[in-house]
Amino acid sequence: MEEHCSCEGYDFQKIEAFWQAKWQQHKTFAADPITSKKRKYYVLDMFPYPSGAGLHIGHPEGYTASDILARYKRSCGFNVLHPMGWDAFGLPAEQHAILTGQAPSINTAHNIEHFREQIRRLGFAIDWDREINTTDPLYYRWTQWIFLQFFKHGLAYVDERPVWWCPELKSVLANEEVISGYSERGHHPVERKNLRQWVLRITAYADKLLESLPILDWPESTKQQQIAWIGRSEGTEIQFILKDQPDSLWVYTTRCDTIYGVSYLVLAPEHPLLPKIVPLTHRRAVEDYIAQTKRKSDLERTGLAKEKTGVFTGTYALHPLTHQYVPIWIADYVLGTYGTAAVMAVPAHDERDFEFAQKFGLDILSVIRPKHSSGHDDIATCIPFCDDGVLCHSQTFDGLDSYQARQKITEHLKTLGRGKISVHYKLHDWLFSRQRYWGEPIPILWVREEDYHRCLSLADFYFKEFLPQEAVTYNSKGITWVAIPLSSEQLPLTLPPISSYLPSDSGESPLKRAKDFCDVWLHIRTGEVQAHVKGEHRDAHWVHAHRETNTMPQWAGSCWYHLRYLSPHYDAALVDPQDLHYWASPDFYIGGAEHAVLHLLYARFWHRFLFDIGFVENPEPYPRLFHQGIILGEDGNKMSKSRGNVVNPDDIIQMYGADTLRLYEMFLGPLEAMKPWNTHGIEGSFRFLKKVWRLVLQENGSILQNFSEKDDEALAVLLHESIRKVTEDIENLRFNTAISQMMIFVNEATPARISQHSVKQLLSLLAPFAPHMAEELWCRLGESFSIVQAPWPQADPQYLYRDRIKIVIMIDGKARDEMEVALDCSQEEALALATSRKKIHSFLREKSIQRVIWVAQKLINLVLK
RNA sequence: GCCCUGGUGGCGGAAUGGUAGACGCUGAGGACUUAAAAUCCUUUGUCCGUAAGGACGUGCGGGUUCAAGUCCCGCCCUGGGCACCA
Repeated sequence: MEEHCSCEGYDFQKIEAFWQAKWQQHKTFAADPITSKKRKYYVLDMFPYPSGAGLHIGHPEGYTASDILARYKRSCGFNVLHPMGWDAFGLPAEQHAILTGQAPSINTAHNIEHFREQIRRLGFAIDWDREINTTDPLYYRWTQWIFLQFFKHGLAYVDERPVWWCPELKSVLANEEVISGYSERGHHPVERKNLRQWVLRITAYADKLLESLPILDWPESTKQQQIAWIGRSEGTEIQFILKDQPDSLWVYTTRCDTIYGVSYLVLAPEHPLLPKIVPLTHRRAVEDYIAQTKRKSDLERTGLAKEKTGVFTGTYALHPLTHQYVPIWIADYVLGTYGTAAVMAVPAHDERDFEFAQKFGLDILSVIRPKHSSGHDDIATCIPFCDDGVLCHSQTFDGLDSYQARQKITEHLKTLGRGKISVHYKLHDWLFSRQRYWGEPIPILWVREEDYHRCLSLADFYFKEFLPQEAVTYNSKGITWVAIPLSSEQLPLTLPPISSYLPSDSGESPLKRAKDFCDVWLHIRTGEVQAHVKGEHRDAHWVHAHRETNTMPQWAGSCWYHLRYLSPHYDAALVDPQDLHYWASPDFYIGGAEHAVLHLLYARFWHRFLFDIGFVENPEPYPRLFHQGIILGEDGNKMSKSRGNVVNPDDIIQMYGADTLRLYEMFLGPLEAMKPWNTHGIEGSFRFLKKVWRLVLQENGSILQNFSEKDDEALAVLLHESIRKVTEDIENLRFNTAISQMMIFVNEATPARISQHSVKQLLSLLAPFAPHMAEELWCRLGESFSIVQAPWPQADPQYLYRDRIKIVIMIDGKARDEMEVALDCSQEEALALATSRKKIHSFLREKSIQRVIWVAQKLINLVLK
């Protein structure tokens, strides 16, 4: 094989193809074995969903950033792991299958080919031997295994619950996939529907996920989003006894200091007690209202036109402290899914209650006044007053401030047996099943209750491994079915081929169509599963079972992929403990901010769970996270087909090469910033690379002969300043200023002023950004393959030191002149020098110096009278 | 409404409280060329001035400081997230 590419000019296509082939052939970027004495560095990208559209211009941004870091750390002597894979389950592939009838696996494989080739052509330093694919049964075997761990520990359960159902997609969607009444993908309207679902008990981890947030090196905005999403709120639950009825109502409030201002209670239309407590006289109105609410789309109910609606239930409750009766209403501004689905309404101190009370003519009792006033005028003018303040009209609690009052009143209610401290979260348990084909099958069988009990009575039933303490069951047509897990030897449970990928109109999974997959015989002793068992073999241990046909949501595979990269071929566990011990957590994780609460919260949950059950060593999966910004279209808008402002990376590579594309995307601006693409701008990066090329080679492609023996002194200083700056900037992910520093150096460097050795140092600095060109010129200068194995250049302090330095002379804080002084120049010397200068002298003619500010090595500022 | 970002030339952006506008793009002028491409040189915040030089200038209004794009207070606007969560 050739040492380098044999083109004369900068033929980037030839050069890039040449080096990509060479890297692949030599496995240049394979991580060293874990026996390596080097320190490790694990760089992780959020792996892509291989869509049919191929790579968009945003992908190379994050990938180039992580690649620069990977290559830089490698040069610094680290054992670097930089893997890539595919998050390949998901709806688009399924919809493609519905349209074409082709199995999603075929289309997915095809898309992956395309993605891999596109990524390869960007020249990333990836260890391709570790490529993973969430749809590979050898991968999802472990996704299923983790699910069974959740099941075993009581964190996976089934529940008949209202879910978001999208008739257009014929699919159930998670809360997070619904945006103000429409599906996130496709923007179709959604409605509520009751379906049996698998749910993961993420709420059990709410506090853990909250508590470890502060120690993470993450963008502050993402932490804030997670805090808001979890939505922890501390307050009081208060019991209200109903008038003339045995039942009582619990309400939840964070403002129990306002309890003397309660003038009515409000229940959510979904409140379970409603059918019991509404008297006949009001039943009709209440039922009508409930029906009305159900018909409302979520957009109508929570949308911007929030006109309050509601009806009186005809029932009253006893105020626990004033002992007066307050009316109970229902209104859809109280949510059925939060708190106790019931609130105490305090119109004087809550905007929503105020609006409602005004509309329906309910009492407004003011019991809090602003801290720094006592006049009645204030109270009248600032209602509703929703801040903390001082209590009034609150019997023995008058005069207390809100904070103290909350504690005292809660305490008082507790002694009366009418209240308790309570914590609620906005976070709901994670709806974990989808009625789809293209996802991980949930590895559960359903058997009749009596068969389940027969199993348990055996000494050695097969599914002990994942047996939960409490059975998971559901009821259908009078039969109780019990969930029993597969064993780990039975994993992976692979997707069966099916004839049509369309879900049924009732919303059941297309897997239902695979009869041999769904209806099976199970041997309760061995766990053997067969579609058909011949009569003569059918002993008493064979029972009928049906498989769970729901599949997991797309987020499942990405919850633990950071672990699988460490030992992608290991088959005794999800990760080899030795690999895990060596590589530990990613040292750097980069991806888009759009995953701030979905992927990043789910992955933290799974990882924390794996930590709790002893399978990983660190409680948090991603100690250091970074979001690259979005690259906008040239018009400053988000790139989109409809706007026609999409830039295709393939076209850019064709015209300028991958090195230029990489360099330009990094030069555009700060990595985290949102920045518009500019077609003219890329010329600058291209010109810079051509300049570097000409710094080494003549027009005919031979090496320049007139390199200086030694660097020009000023250029040597600039080189070492550049080494220092580029190194520092890479460490701080400030790639745009690192590039501009290299430009400054190259603008100054001419063959006559620079030594070959210094050119090579420059190439080392450039290598992480434009690896193909750096590699090519490196080898043409007679160095051996590969430049990534050359050590990172070190800035020589000898060149960074200067004995004379430029300082600024200011008059009244304005720069007027500058001069060169000795490094150790004193204030007196500087003052003498400054005042002797003609220009400064003219300022001193009419005024005298009142004060001198001396900042050593920087400036002298003369303040005049 | 609440939480989080950001606001600097014609454009993308740069500036540990210390010469605002580095670097790149664009524009203008020039060199090379029969011509073009490529390359190179000069210039490019606004205003006054022939020039030297001066005044103004980092969303708006105040403040702290010898000195503010940077720190503090108030406001306006862009982008992102949440949104009747009691």
